[in-house]
Amino acid sequence: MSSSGNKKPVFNEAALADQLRSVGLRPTQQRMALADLLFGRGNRHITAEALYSDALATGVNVSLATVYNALHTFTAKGLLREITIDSTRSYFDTNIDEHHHFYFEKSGRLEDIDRAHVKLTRLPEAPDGLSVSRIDVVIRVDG
Amino acid sequence: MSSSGNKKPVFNEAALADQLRSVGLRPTQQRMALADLLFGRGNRHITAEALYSDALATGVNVSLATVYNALHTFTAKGLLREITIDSTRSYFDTNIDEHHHFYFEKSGRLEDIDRAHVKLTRLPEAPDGLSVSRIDVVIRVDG
DNA sequence: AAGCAGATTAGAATTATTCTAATGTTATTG
DNA sequence: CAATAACATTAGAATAATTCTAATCTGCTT
Ligand SMILES: [Mn+2]
Ligand SMILES: [Mn+2]
Ligand SMILES: [Zn+2]
Ligand SMILES: [Zn+2]
Repeated sequence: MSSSGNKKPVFNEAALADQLRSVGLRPTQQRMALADLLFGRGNRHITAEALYSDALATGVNVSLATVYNALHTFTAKGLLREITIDSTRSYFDTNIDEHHHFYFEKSGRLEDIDRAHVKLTRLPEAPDGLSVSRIDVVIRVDG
Repeated sequence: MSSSGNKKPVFNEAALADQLRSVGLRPTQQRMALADLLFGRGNRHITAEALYSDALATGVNVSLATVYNALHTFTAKGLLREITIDSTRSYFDTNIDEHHHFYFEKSGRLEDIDRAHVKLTRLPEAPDGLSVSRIDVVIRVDG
């Protein structure tokens, strides 16, 4: 066996735990394992089901419901961003900077587009005094 | 009772049937009723469940599965456009012109933004020789 | 007016997601 | 440094959303 595809944490535990505590979450075993899979190996666009598979593959004892709980909690705390492509494909994005996406319809893959590469002009005012919470741009590509 | 909220077709039957036949679909009772609810009363952003409720309210005999079938078939034929906001909210849009949306998070309502009001510049090339099939812009507003 | 091919429908099944009751953790108190 | 209370977390069970597939219908073709 080569060393690729290994299962060990990339971030150190203390740093991960601090990150969780800093947003008011307990660094439980399940969350630490999921946070490591999410944040310990570069930016990811991942589904709940895929993260669950990753967790099982690394031997973490966690239920799918807990994966959903963690993903939604992390999203609410601003550690993740949710991007819904269609009714069966909802991704959680570890890149929380303002940015946009290519969506490859055939493979189901998402790819980041830096915000500097998309300029939105003539944007209409939000009605009333309502404020814009987010702008999502998805460029669908047929490959 | 006033005359608002009535149930009668706005388009004439022959025109609706022709529209369906022109895209290769049989103008069945279920499709005619659904097409009338969709296209016979101005532009709509509607969920499958809401269209099903509308259909039941107008006394049409149709199952929810058939509503999904019709919505997806109409979308495949270019009569509708599907816009997914989050994993529990997928809308079918009777406005098939290229345009964008405001999404009101509190009410769950979508509102059209004319394409002329959003200018995208510096758009990155689609990778390889892949072509862009669609660009979706959703402006989320917290009201 | 059968017979056939393909289209359509809708009940059943599946998948995705959420709910809630049980369990675990931390803080407080005596 | 127990015991207890308050709150957070987990995950099995329930629900909601969507799709599958077998039965039915429709419109040719002979
Ligand atoms: Mn769902
Ligand atoms: Mn779903
Ligand atoms: Zn991204
Ligand atoms: Zn629209």
